[in-house]
Amino acid sequence: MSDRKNLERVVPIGVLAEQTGVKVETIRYYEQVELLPPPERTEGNQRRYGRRHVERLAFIKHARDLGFSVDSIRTLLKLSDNPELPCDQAHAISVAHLGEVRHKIARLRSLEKELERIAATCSGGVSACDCAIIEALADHSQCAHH
Amino acid sequence: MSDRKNLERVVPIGVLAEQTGVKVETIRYYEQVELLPPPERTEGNQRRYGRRHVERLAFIKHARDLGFSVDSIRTLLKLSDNPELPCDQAHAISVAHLGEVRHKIARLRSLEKELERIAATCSGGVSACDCAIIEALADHSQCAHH
DNA sequence: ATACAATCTGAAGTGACTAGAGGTTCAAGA
DNA sequence: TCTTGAACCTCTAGTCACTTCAGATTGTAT
Repeated sequence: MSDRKNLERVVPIGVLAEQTGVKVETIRYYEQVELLPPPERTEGNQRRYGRRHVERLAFIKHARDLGFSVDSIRTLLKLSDNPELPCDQAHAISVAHLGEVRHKIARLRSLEKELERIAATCSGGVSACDCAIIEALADHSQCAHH
Repeated sequence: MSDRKNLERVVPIGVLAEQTGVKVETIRYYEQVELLPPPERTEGNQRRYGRRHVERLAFIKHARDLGFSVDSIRTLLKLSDNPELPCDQAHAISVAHLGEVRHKIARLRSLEKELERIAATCSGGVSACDCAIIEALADHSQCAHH
């Protein structure tokens, strides 16, 4: 039984960081804000993580990459820890987030258009422009969006 | 001449906020970080803004809406204040920013796709899912992006 | 004259980390 | 076994672009 503990690969924080692509400092931060439960420690007080931690951190990383807030992730994790709870909440969070993402995309597209226009008017020749970019930024009226 | 001062509509901070869509606190913050020059004050120490301030703040607002950092805006404003300086910098800033915007759009598109997939697997029925969203977030391998 | 909304300052809080100081522990080579 | 030196520890403070708050003062309409 103490064998089993040794068979599960138990890793220090640096290895966990490498495996998940989350920085060491960020891992400690996640522990501090109670996203990641405190792991076991060595005699010398160093963190040692098991497979559960790797999985949980991967979940967190993935969700953060998808743009979920730490707070949403906390809820999602609570749901995943207690499967008896209804998953309506998880669905609601995802759908809300999808809405936000779409909204952001739409806004960025129109910004892209405007930046293209602005950057094109002054194509970098030092002489000819004086200065279209600044004028464009000053003059909101040329701007196409809503 | 003191007439002229009265003819230019001189407005308190709340009105400036309303006219530009920038919050009162944010205006004071911009003054603090030297984006907006300190305006005149009344006897009782309240800020009174003129047309120049309205224009400058509109410039700042527009640039912020476009996602330029406060630091970039500081540079842009310096260029616009000193038209004798080459506008290469302004162009470089815009082009760099356009690159960033395009990158963000690309990332958000792939996130949108994934969120759609995730949200679709659990369409909100309380019973059938246990819970696809959480599984999807836990399992990075299903994820399509690089 | 009085009420009350708007304004003032300065400090602290937000989110999600990131960086640094100053000390301790672990693992590998001599 | 001893000794490096990389990795680890805690705690504090800094980042960005604001936002919020407390507590005091001012401007304006009745």
